Amino acid sequence: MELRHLRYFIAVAEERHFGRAAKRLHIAQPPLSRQIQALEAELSLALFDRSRRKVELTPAGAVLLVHARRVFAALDLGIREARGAEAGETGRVAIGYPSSLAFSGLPQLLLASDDG
Amino acid sequence: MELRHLRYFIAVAEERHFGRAAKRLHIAQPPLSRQIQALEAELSLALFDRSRRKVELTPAGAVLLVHARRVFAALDLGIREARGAEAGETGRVAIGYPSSLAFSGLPQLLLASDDG
DNA sequence: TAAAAATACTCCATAGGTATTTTAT
DNA sequence: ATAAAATACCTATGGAGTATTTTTA
Repeated sequence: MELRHLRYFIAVAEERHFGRAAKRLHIAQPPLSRQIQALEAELSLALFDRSRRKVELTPAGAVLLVHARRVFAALDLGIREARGAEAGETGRVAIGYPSSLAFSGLPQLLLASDDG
Repeated sequence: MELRHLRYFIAVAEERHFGRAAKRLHIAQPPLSRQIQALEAELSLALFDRSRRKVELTPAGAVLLVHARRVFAALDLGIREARGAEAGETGRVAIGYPSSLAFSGLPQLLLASDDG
């Protein structure tokens, strides 16, 4: 499996139509059909029900859709955090409280980052 | 980006050696080097430091590694849950307590599933 | 009969292989 | 001098396009 399969799967799941999904993906309809077939074959799972002239998610497809989106969310977050690390972020978490409460006798905390 | 890039990235990150990682992936070393280069180019991020005759993760690479593993974890979970959905699981959660406590006067709960 | 997905086939982009060079110790 | 990654070049797998057929409402 490749991300391509998941991208295509999400498009078909959201459009509920191979033609429209293909257009959105800027590819033709036949290769999209084939990639979805390949995905279903690899998983040995039917993801769409095309029997009634309309494309519907199977229960398994509906569950996979949720997780496919999480895969891309995890990837996006990873890339953003990697860029942050490149830029010098060190993974520290700053924990504090409003200085307006400092009168209570608690020591004041400074919220700090590498940028100053 | 494709899952192939992340699979290869994880292998190199864990082996800290292109040759060993290639062997583990059952491909030759040059295509592995090229795929990692392509990944770094696409992200505009250096993921490995090869300057000192040993392969080391950059800070960005170390962060990405954590998330790359999460991507595959999310995918594995998604496939397992999709298979479960295919098999008839409905996503319900059964909440209960031991029947040995029923004497307390609480109503007894039945733990139920579609299978009976 | 019409709309949409599936199939047949063709083409080509690129993943992967082999041979070699470069680099750093 | 050696070990390992990078580069050059070639091969071939499979992703994508066009044309057509099948299906079902």
